[in-house]
Amino acid sequence: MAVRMKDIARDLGLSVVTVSKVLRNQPDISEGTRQRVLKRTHELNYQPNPAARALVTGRSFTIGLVVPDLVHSFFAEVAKGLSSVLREQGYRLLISTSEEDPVLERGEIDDLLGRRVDALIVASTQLTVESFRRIEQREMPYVLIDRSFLGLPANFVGVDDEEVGRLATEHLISIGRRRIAHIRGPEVSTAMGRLEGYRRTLALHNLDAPAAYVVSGRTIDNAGDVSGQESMTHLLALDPQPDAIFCYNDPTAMGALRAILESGLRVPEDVAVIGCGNVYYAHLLRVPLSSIDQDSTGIGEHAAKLALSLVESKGTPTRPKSALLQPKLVARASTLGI
Amino acid sequence: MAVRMKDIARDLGLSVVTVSKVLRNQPDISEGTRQRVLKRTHELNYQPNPAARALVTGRSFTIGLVVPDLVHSFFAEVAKGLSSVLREQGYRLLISTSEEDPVLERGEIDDLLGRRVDALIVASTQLTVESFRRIEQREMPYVLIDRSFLGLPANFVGVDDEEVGRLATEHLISIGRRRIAHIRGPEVSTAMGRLEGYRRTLALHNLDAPAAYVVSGRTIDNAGDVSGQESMTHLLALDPQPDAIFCYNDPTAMGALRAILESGLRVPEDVAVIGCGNVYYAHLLRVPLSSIDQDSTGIGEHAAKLALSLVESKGTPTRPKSALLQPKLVARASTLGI
DNA sequence: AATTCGAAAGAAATCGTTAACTGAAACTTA
DNA sequence: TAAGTTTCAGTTAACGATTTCTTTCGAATT
Repeated sequence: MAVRMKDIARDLGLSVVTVSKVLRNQPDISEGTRQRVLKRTHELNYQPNPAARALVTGRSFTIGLVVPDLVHSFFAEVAKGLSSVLREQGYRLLISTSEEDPVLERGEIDDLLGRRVDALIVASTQLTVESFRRIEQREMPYVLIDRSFLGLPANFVGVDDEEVGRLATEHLISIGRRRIAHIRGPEVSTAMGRLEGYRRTLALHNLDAPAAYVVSGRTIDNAGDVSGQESMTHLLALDPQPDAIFCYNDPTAMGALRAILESGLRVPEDVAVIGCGNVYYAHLLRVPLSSIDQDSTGIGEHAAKLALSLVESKGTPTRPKSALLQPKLVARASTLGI
Repeated sequence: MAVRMKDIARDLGLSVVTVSKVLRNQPDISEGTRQRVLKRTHELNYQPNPAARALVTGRSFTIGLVVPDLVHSFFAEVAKGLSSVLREQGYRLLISTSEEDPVLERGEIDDLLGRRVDALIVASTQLTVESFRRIEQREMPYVLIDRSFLGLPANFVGVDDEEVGRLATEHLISIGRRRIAHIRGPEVSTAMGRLEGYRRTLALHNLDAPAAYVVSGRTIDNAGDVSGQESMTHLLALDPQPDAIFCYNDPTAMGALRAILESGLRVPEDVAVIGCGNVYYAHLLRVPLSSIDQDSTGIGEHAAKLALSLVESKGTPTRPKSALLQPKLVARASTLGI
């Protein structure tokens, strides 16, 4: 069996409490005793039993993360940012994937609630806020990432999606495009914000896009390349044909890219393409893809810090905080040529 | 506070033990009592405290996973396979990344050991087996994935790497190539196996590759695109120039692809390229990349099952098991053209 | 009618740690 | 020197389950 505090106490003729105090750096222990305990602790390679500790303190030093899909590199990068910050503070990440399925997601959240993680970080695929009410009922601190919900005053870390739309559209205008179309995403905050940014920027420049220039892919995130291809084929059939396309995310943009190339047109000469997400292999694509970087790792890091601060101040209810990171344009061949 | 068994017991005038028995489906409970307990359990939405349970049973229903890099989609896919199987059995995954750093990896393993996970699954970046001795000392069941270690009789799930090398090389030969080079990986089992498969297949066909046709990238896994580009540039300067290249992994192959295209040569007409890993965006690259599929999800699923069986049979020491999955060729434009 | 048995429920101990007191000795302070 | 403070360590009681061992009671057996 593993070494327990009891063993150390016995060996040194002390009580368990004294050992516990040393290990928690309590002040009421003499330097001599402290050293003896520390020495024995190392000799035996003692490691505290987290279950016992969690039972009495109510804290598990574990934080739950729910993402739609780990294979989507955006979320993998968020997870990376999260765990690098959490690790420093002695916390671990318990990761669940919802497979883009709201029902599954709810199950995963329930399970994590049951496991008494110290906080929950969720990139939600929900359309309603019900799950979050449940989390609140249990008084579990939680942070939403990527997607927020209108009318749900929750802690949130994400990117300024309207700015995403603005940056992308502004860039396309700056390279001389005037017939700018948009493949939009589902009815969630990210897609809505980007659409809004796109519309406002066009308006600002007195550019008018026909309603048909905004199409919505029928599927979700990672399968975006299929939907992107379909949507783009649709757009190419329009008259006048768009000379630029801003896609909701990179997978969608890849699909669009493919549709354009397969129809015999050139990128960016005939149609310029820009995506969003700046997935790390974007520069290796058939035509290196321009994209809006969402600082996924930064989102993770911010979310981690926010979650930790919530854990620390548990009990004292704080006003929900939102952190909106600024997106950055990454221009590559799909808009610039060469 | 959360609902405890004590609350249910009090409400029904029963003892805690009785409630516990019902919830664990013990037989010595009358049907009437069982129903009453179940009813109240649902009403109160009771969820057992995992810390308390873990403390007394010694099991946490948590399995530790250590991978070099979650953003590398190979490992993300493995993680996906793992968690889908584990979830069904009520287990969760505690994920750590070693960032390709052996020292960090050791720390992560120690931490997970300290957390008393039920089993450990490790895709190791170690060069020595010391960490694994430590795991064995604690009698923690563990499964290695992807990479194995010569002389370490451990549970292992991975792909038949020699077969990977064989498949790739055989394919290049089958499309008529004779000057086949190889960009190899580091001194670990996967790279060694693939190299061996490459060599044997050439020998089998009486093809002789000059020693200079095997170059080793200087960096690791995910940064492979940089190293692949360098290595390929090197190879292209040789006389005679290779007409095909088998790369240790897909990131490396992407780098090689780039080097070839940038030097003005065509893929596959001048140089055919094949990688390994079949990352999910391989088909979206500048030239869709041929690759050897390692069934990453399958590796995860197998590893999960193996780990669970070890947990079940803890105590009865079993002979270490190895599962070698069969790789599959996925031919695309980088070897076939169009 | 005494004995045995089985079913159903409960009592007590335990897991390893922390929280909240308590106590004894040494040291001040007046 | 008596009373009050510190300093250091220990006692006791949780935390919320499970495990092991009893107890109770009624039915079956002899």
